[in-house]
Amino acid sequence: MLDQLKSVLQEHKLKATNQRLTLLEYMMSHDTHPTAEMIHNDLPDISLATVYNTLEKFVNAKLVVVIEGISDGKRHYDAASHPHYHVINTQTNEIIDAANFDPAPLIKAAEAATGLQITEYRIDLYGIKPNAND
Amino acid sequence: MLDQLKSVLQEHKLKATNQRLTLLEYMMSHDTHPTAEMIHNDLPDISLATVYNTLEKFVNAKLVVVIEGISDGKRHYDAASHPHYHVINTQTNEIIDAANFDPAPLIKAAEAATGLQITEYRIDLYGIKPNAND
DNA sequence: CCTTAATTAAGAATGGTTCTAATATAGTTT
DNA sequence: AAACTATATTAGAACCATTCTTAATTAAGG
Repeated sequence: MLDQLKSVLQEHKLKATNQRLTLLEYMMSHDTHPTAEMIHNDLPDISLATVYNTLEKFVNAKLVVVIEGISDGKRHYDAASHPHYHVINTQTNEIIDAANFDPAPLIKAAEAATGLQITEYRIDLYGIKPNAND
Repeated sequence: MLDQLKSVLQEHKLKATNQRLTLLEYMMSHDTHPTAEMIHNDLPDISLATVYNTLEKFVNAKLVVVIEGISDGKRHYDAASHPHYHVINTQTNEIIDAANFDPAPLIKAAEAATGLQITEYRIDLYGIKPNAND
């Protein structure tokens, strides 16, 4: 189980340090979409700089995805264990995972329109609670 | 033509100041996805603070959309004249508009999955030039 | 015109993120 | 298993895009 995490890191050519194992375990066991600061609060023995450095490595390795555009102005992070997109409740800033959308038609349309080869996508939807009184 | 811009602002309950007319005209005639700083460079008589304030008003009024997640770390802005999404060339940071995707199935799926009423969406795709030697 | 609430603007302040440079460690080699 | 080396970690400083402050200006309606 710890060996499994070690293998994941090695597959991505990342040195299996204690900090990275701890952070990977943390990300894979939380679906709370934390910020770097929230992670550092939960894991105070890992410096904030290392949280940022490691998250960047994880994002490059596609182990983690970034969620931007939340009205708190901070980046949120999410384990990229399965393809999915995010729905953000703009009244509460709650971030909800969703995975019931097939991106293939979107990607094909974009490749046809631009001539590029799509390597990554980000789909964020913003919504409100129906019948909510504002 | 200037009266048309004035009407647009008034429809959104925004005072038709010279700065806002100039900025709206600028946004609607440029498809260059500028940052606030780029706009201020092109329109130096409008203060940077006003560029930011006005863009925020325009975004709230859905006259302009924000493009985040570009690797230069800055927000880019785009006139929201028609529903569309963006494709970002990660090798050059070029931002390409695309409008050949119907978001209705995506929105329906998200509403079914979350129970929220979707009010806004952001779709950003990242790609590279095919056959490009890195 | 007058009034007033909203807007503009210059610069200061903020704060999330990145950088620096010194120390420690993982992974590999003898 | 000791030595080597490239990489990782860290505390704190620095950065800089964005937001805030506050005083002067202005649009819109009476």
